[in-house]
Amino acid sequence: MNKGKQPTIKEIAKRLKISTSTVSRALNDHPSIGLVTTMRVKKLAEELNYEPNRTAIFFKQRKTFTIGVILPSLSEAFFSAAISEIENLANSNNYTVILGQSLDDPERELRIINTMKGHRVDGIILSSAKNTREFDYIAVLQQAGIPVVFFDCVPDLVHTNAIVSNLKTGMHEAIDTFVSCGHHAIAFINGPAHLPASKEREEAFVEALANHNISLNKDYIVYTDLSEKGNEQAVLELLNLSTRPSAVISFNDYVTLDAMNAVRKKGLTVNQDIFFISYANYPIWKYMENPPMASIEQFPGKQGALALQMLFDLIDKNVAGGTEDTSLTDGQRIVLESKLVNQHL
Amino acid sequence: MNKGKQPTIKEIAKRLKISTSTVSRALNDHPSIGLVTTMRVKKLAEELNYEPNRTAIFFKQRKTFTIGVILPSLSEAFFSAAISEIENLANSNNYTVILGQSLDDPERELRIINTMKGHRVDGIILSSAKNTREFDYIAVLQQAGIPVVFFDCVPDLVHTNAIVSNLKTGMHEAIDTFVSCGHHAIAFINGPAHLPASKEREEAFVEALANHNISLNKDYIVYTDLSEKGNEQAVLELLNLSTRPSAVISFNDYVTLDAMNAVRKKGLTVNQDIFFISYANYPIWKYMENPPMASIEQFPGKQGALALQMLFDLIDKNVAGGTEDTSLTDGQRIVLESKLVNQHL
DNA sequence: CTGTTAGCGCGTTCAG
DNA sequence: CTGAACGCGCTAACAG
Repeated sequence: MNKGKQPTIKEIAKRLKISTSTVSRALNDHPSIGLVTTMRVKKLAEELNYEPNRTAIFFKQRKTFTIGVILPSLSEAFFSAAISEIENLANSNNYTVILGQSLDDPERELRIINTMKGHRVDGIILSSAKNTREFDYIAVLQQAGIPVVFFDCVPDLVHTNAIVSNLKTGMHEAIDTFVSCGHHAIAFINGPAHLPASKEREEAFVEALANHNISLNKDYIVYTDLSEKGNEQAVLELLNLSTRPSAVISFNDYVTLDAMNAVRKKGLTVNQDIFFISYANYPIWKYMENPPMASIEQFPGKQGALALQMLFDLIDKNVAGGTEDTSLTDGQRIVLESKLVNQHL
Repeated sequence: MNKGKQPTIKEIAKRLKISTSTVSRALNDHPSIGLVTTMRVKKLAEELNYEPNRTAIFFKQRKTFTIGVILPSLSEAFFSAAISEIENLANSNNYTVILGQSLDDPERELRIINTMKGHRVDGIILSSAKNTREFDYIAVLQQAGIPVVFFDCVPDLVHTNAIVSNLKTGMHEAIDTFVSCGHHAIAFINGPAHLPASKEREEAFVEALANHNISLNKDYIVYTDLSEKGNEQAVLELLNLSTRPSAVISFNDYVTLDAMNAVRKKGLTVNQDIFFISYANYPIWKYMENPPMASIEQFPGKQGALALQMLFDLIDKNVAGGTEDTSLTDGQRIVLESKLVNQHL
């Protein structure tokens, strides 16, 4: 009947009649320990099924080999792709991932951040809740020496580290594609106006039309709060115009899905009466009979991987340079181009 | 220039010229501390922005308020729904979730389990990799006092705690539905034969046909390894039969998606030449023009929540009953009925 | 090459 | 009601 007690280095030391530090060093392959003792220690450790108590090590080393990832939702394909890559990469670097979903609730987001701070994570990757406006926690985390890297939904502040998607390139490609297919009446279903991501899309939309000498029709830009209802209403606004657009770019694929449903309900046909392109490139398109004309891929997995890479750099710097003032403060940004892919039709 | 050092109870004690134990007790609302001192301590703690160092507490209390969740993949809708609920519920109970994806690789799965053991998680929720055959780690974890609850993909062993989906009810309902719509040539695309989940589905399939006095046609049961190729091939086997089935039940929605693509490639029409019902009820069906006739919902979120609930119980017992022999050994199972939902047509 | 000692931050006896 | 002392498991500085 096993006592259930995990063996410790103390136990090993006692049995071998040597000191705990010797055991510790032997187990860590410290060069200054004799080969014989090292072997003896390792052998007994193996026999006893010894495993170091990491909670003790974390405590002592002030390092937990744990990073926190906070996302609005885990069940959105975009985020699960990101977290999947992050977990994968973290794992290969012997880091553990702890998880939190804000559900786009700023309060919840803050609570999670504090929990993670309590757990002494070595760093945090964060795609902030869509309506978070207060970013005071950045300073708090910085003071606690916990580096943060944002991605996807990034606060509009300097001095923050972030992976940002250049949404413009994709928008230009999208409009080029529409135009080259003969579309001139091109509309845009944008997301909430306050989001940087919305602003950037809209700027690019305006620019791209100008490039093709298409005059901007204000009615062709509508907004959704990204709810199902909001998405439907937005597309209906377009459909009810006296001259309705023949092509629509929408904020993301979810919007497009709802929009397409609304289109069909109206008795119109996707890819005949009206064409779509949207951001995100959800994997399901390949299964749809009438997918969008194309998608603007944002590479969530890659964004996640880059964010983790940047985080690792910051963590290292944090350890190396005792004075963490500049390294953490200076916001570095990596821009990842969005790209038109999957000419589905 | 803040030193970046987190304040400790020691610091508070020194400033207040009292002992650390008093501070500790005050912060934990110990009844035996005077109201005045308690207030003074709390006030200063607030000012200094004190936060207890949980790594120290974890270490001392041998409890981390952390549970590990190991899933084959995070990007499958079924699992992201489950993890989403688990995270949610854990969070409300002040637990933290650490994450691992096995990618259906038994070795990787084992490595993750060991990492989590090292992190001294209080318990583990596990949907095992599809081809894991060795479950020795169960004993190891049990000996380490870490309870495990399986769900979804559950090893076929007694003495394991699990949330299992009763796949039979859904299958019966599915076949009832097909029959009542006039289908008699009903086929079944099953998953890998070694999986308990496959066996159960198949048994139910056979039973249900018998209930309707439909004689079993061996050719109408085919298998896939769940890869895209495998799924296609499986449905092609059915389509190439001299008398092809008019209705197909498939292992899950992913299989159905691939199958539908193959059907269309053959020039046949879904929901006309051939009808589908499958397990899982992916949320995307509502956006498809030709969804399956119905879905067998397995309630991933609920399964996750139940698993966590069971895990909490085990953790409590673990703490309460010093002798953890029976409580952990005795496998308890909760069966969740699957249910036909979304008559999409 | 190895042992001794100290201490990480906290909760918890045991004494007052 | 409060303080002094101890120890969780481990590493590291300082002796030999």
